[in-house]
Order: sequence, then structure tokens, then C-alpha cells
Amino acid sequence: MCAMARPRKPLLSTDRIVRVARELVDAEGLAAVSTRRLAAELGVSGPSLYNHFRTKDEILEAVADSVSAQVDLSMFEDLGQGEGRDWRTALHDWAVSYRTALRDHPNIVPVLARGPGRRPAGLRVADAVYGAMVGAGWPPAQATSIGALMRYFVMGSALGSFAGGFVDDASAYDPADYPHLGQAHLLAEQQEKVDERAFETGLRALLDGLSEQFARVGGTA
Amino acid sequence: MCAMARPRKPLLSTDRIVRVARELVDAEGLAAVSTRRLAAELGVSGPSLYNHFRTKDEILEAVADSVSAQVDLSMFEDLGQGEGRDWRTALHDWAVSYRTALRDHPNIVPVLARGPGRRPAGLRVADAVYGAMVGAGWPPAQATSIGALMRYFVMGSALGSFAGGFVDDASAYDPADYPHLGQAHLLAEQQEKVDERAFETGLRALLDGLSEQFARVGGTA
DNA sequence: ACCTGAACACCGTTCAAGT
DNA sequence: ACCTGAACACCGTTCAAGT
Repeated sequence: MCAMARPRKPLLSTDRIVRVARELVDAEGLAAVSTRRLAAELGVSGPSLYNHFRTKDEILEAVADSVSAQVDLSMFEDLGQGEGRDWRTALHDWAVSYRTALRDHPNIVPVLARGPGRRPAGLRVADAVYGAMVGAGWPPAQATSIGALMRYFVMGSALGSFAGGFVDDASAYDPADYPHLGQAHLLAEQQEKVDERAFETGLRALLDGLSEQFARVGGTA
Repeated sequence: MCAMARPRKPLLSTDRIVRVARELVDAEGLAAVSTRRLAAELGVSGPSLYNHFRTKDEILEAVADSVSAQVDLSMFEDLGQGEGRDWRTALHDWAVSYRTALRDHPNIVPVLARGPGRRPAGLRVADAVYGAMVGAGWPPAQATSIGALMRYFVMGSALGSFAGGFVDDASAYDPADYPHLGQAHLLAEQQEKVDERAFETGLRALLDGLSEQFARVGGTA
């Protein structure tokens, strides 16, 4: 039995740590990620991680950023000046792609919700949507608002399912206390459909409302 | 020195625990709330809390519900049938009141974001908005969507500041990597104004869009 | 019923020691 | 440079013991 203090080839790499951490978060949730547990999953002892990251939080930030990197931004690339129809379509497609990325990794959303901070992929997303809106003719201050309000909506929809937030138990909803929640216990089993529908409805309303505003602000569509 | 095992008058009450826990969350954040720390704040030892709550999470749920209870719902009370203008105003005022409550206690928002579950005040909110929308003439499925999408937006806006999610450090935004984020470092200091503006813009867009949809669905306004 | 200290199985992180 | 075990100061929760 060798005492293996330092192997000739490193056992860990930041990439492998992030990948395994993401798998652990996806499979068992944020709470399952302790430095000891993650290290065990990687076949090393807990303190080894500190050779590659300064804190556990840095690992989670890296996992979050790897999810941000999955957001498609290609719809912003060929957005011409002043073509009103285009920013709307691009914003819609981006929101859907954004939400899809978060729905694929719901357990890391609380970390993403802190904002981009210094995370490169997070900043690329913010840069792309802001640049595209300004390029499409929105005044800078409004472009900032659009980036913000889209983030509110997408994060809010990904952070917690609306339907899943209700318990699957009719007796929880006493008609005397909650006269209109007689069907609420059915929400849980329809969860995906209900949330999908609400997301689409809200996104459309948001874009319709922004289109009205764009016309007022002097856009060409 | 008495060995005080059980005082004649209880030292704790669920109300006092929740109040002190809320103060601790507000002042120092969720992470500061450990059972030992909270107990110390209450002048008792850690395990005492388990005489009043089954788990630490139940305490946090109670704190969250005490915040939900601060959301004004009076605007839904006198909402007549089919008066299209009214549901819009009510929804706006409710969203503002909802957001204000969350902004006053931002550190508990992650707990609220899980959804109402079995929390009475959370269910009352859901009941009121759903009942009001149905009462105003929205089809039930749409009323559910409205409750959900408003929650997405308000939660998202309260969960993490958009502006505050950027670091206050110009060197973090290399123009080569992020060509449009040259002013991003200014967001942090304008945080409140930027978020306030984005919230109002998004809320208006949402309501404008829903009004269009209401007209299509056969509403009277 | 309601509080206590001790105990259990955990945490994140530091650090000297190994190669 | 990169891994180790030991150690520190914490966790949430259980439980027998006290009144």
C-alpha cells in the first residue's frame, strides 16, 4: 500500500470537479453537495478540493456558470438596426432557451439567481441581450430594464414551480379558508403543463407589452 | 443557582421564536440562523426549540408565512364581475404590495420561492388572486396562469437584484469579452433605481399584454 | 410540558506532513 | 504542486434526565 501523497498525474482537474459537482447537484440537490461527499464522488479526500478552488462556493459558482454556458445566444447575432419584428422574436427564443437550460438543472438555480457577478458565461448572456436590444433601437436605459425584467421572469419561473408549490392533498385546502382553491390539489399532478402554459402566457404578455412600448418610444415597428 | 429544567412560565412561544428568527434573518441572513444561534438569541439552549417546532425548516417556513401575511389583498375584495379595468388595477397594486413585502425581507425569499405548500398566508394570497381573476371574467385556466406568471415575475424580481448582481469594479468587464457592458460596473451603485424601473416596466408590459389577451378571450374591456 | 447538557453524525476549512 | 489525515469550530437533531 503506497502512502500516495501526490500522484505523478493529478487526480483532479477543475473541469472534472465541476462536472461531477453538477451531476451531484442535478441528481441529489444542492444540500447533497458537501466537500466530503463531492470529494468521495471524485475518489479523493475532502481537503483536496482546496487545491483547485478557494471555497465550496466557488465550485457552485462554476457549476452555475457551466449552466449559463448552455443558453443559446445565436438569435442575437444577426439582429439588424431598427427592425422591430426581430428583437421580439429573438427575445422570445432566448427566453425559451434560457428557461430550458434552467429547467434542465433546477437545483442550481438559487446560485444563478444571485446574478452574473464575475461568472464569464453569465456576463456573456447579459452582454448579448443588452447589446441586441440597443442594436435594435431601444434606448440604453430601456435595454437595461429589458435585460432585468426578462431575468426576473425567467428566474422566477425556474426557481420554483408554481404548480409544484401546492401540496397534492385535497384536505390541505379547507373551502372555508380558501374558497377558490378547491382544485388546487390537482395542480401538483399537472405541474409541467400548468407551468409551461403560464410561462408561455407570461412571455407573450411581456413581449406584447414591450412591443406597445417600443412603438411609443419611437421604434420602427 | 437553580437547575432550571422547566420554568413555571414557558420561556418560549411559537410567536416569539418566529419574531426573533425573522429579525435574525433580516439582520444577518438565512445562513446566520442556526438552531444554536437562534436559541442563544432567545436566551435558551438549542434543543429547546424542538419543543415548539419539529425542525429548523418549520421555523423558516413560519417566518416566510409571516411575510406573506404582510401582502395587502384588500384590492381584490370589491372586484365586480366583468369590469375589465378593475382586474388590471387590482393586479398592479397587488404586485407592488407583494414586491414591497419581499423587499422588506429579502433574505427569506428563497424559502418563499418554494411555493405556498401548506402555509396559510401563502395560500390566502393564491386564493385571493385566483378568485379575483375568475370573478373578473377570466377563464379558470387563464386565471391559474396569471397567478403563476405574476408569481414568477415578483419572485424573480425579489430573489436577486438585477443591478446588484453585477460587481462594482470596471476591470471585471473586459471590452474584448463583453463589448456592451462598459457601463455595467455603474449598475451596482444605481441598484435600487435600476431594479425599481425594470420592475415597473415589466409589470406594465405584463398588464398591457394581459389586457390584449383579455380582449381576445371575450372580456368586456 | 418544557427546558437542560451530552452525544451523534455531520459540516467548511486550515494546516503540517508527505511525495 | 497536489494529495493526506488530524484538527478546529461549527452544524441539525435525538434523548435521557431534570422539574
